[in-house]
Amino acid sequence: MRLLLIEDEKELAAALAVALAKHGIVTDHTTHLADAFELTLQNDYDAILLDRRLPDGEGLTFVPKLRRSGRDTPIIVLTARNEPLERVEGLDIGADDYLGKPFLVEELMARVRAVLRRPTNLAETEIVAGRMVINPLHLNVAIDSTQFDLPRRELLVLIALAKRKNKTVRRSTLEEAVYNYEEEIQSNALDAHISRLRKRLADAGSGVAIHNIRGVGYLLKDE
Amino acid sequence: MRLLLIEDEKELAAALAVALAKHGIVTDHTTHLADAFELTLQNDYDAILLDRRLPDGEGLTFVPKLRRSGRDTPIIVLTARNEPLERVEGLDIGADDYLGKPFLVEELMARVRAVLRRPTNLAETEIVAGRMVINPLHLNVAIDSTQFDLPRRELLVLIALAKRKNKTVRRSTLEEAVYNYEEEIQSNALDAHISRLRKRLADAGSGVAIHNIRGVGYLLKDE
DNA sequence: CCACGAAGGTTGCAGCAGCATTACGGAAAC
DNA sequence: GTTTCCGTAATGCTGCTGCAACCTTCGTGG
Repeated sequence: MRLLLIEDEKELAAALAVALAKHGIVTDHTTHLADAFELTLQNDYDAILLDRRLPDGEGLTFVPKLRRSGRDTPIIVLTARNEPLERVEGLDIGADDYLGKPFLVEELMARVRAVLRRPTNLAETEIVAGRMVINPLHLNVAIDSTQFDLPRRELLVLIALAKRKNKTVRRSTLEEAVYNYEEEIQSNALDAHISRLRKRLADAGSGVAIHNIRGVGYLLKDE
Repeated sequence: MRLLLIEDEKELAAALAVALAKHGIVTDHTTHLADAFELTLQNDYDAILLDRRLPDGEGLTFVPKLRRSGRDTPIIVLTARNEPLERVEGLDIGADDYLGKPFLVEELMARVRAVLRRPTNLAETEIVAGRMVINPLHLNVAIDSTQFDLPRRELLVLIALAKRKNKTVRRSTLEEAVYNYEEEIQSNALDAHISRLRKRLADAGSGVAIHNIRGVGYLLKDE
């Protein structure tokens, strides 16, 4: 596990690094925002600890910058200012948590763990395909982290395909995924759903395509 | 928020359920350990309140059973025996807290909150959505830092949606968040709540909107 | 290499499932 | 006693969905 610590008080930073090391966490440290961004490009951090008051500006400005660059690394904001309104400010802008100084290292650790647990757990249930993130458990689909709505039947088809991404899914498997045994299906309804789903995926620039394997079934692939 | 109460004294159980309901907590109740385990399989509880002395055995035996099944739902043990030694017994075995009868409901609530705060998400204590700040633990909602009061059921719906802000929440999930299994729901009560909640959110200029995902559920988004 | 049949693709349409809204009355809270 | 909450049911509406008709692509055998 590797954290980036952006903090200009060197004593605090050093103490934190030691404390985190005891929890088996590797910490990179910088005092300036400019360097911080560089570092995020070169390394893949599990989380970022961010001070607000920094020599080269307000720490919060870093959050949208990182987000715009396409990364969703969890960010925990550290600060002396702990007013409710400022909390909101931080969270609103896309930070994941907020911790007012002074704090106990144990409390920080708890928050780091909490913030890390989130994506890991999600990773177990979420499928990435093209620019899409598909969550079969919650039945939702996002493209570039904005919600992508689909009609229920098309959604079920997509999920069934995504679960076996890059592998052929038999036609009969799809039918079972979309219809229960009570609902008999007398026409090419499934084909129609595939067709409509393809159109929507293309229009939305999803980055995936549904291929047909003649006589067998379908297959979802990155474009 | 949803609790499982395992307690054989029915009057106490009923009184507790009412008291917890006032705090916006949905309570499922059972008197036997055997049923309790079943219920934990079928539902996802935020915490479990467990009596020690039960008709079909020592309540504590339930703790390792649940843990072995892979769940870490917080358990608070309730009991008349409040000897320090017995506390240790309970905690040792994997319970999270211990409360000797008689107790004040307020004390119980404080412990429930504490136990919920611990495991996962400190970050979840406050959710920002539009101009609202929602605190699921304390069940309050503020718009521009002034208190925004909602009827209980609507509040529960809002919180369930807010916890998964920008993501679809299944209709069934919402129903579970608002009703316990005894309260059967024979009509479109949930729809009615959604409708009324929408109106209130709009009138108050909350800055959020509830969208419907046909066939799946609902979704809370910034406007 | 062409023709032909089968599998798959596309699209308009009608019916209906699912949702939104609102009024009403009983119940609970104040 | 008044007000608010809540479940129910009636009403209206939207757009999903199954169907069918028609078109395109694929693969095989002559």
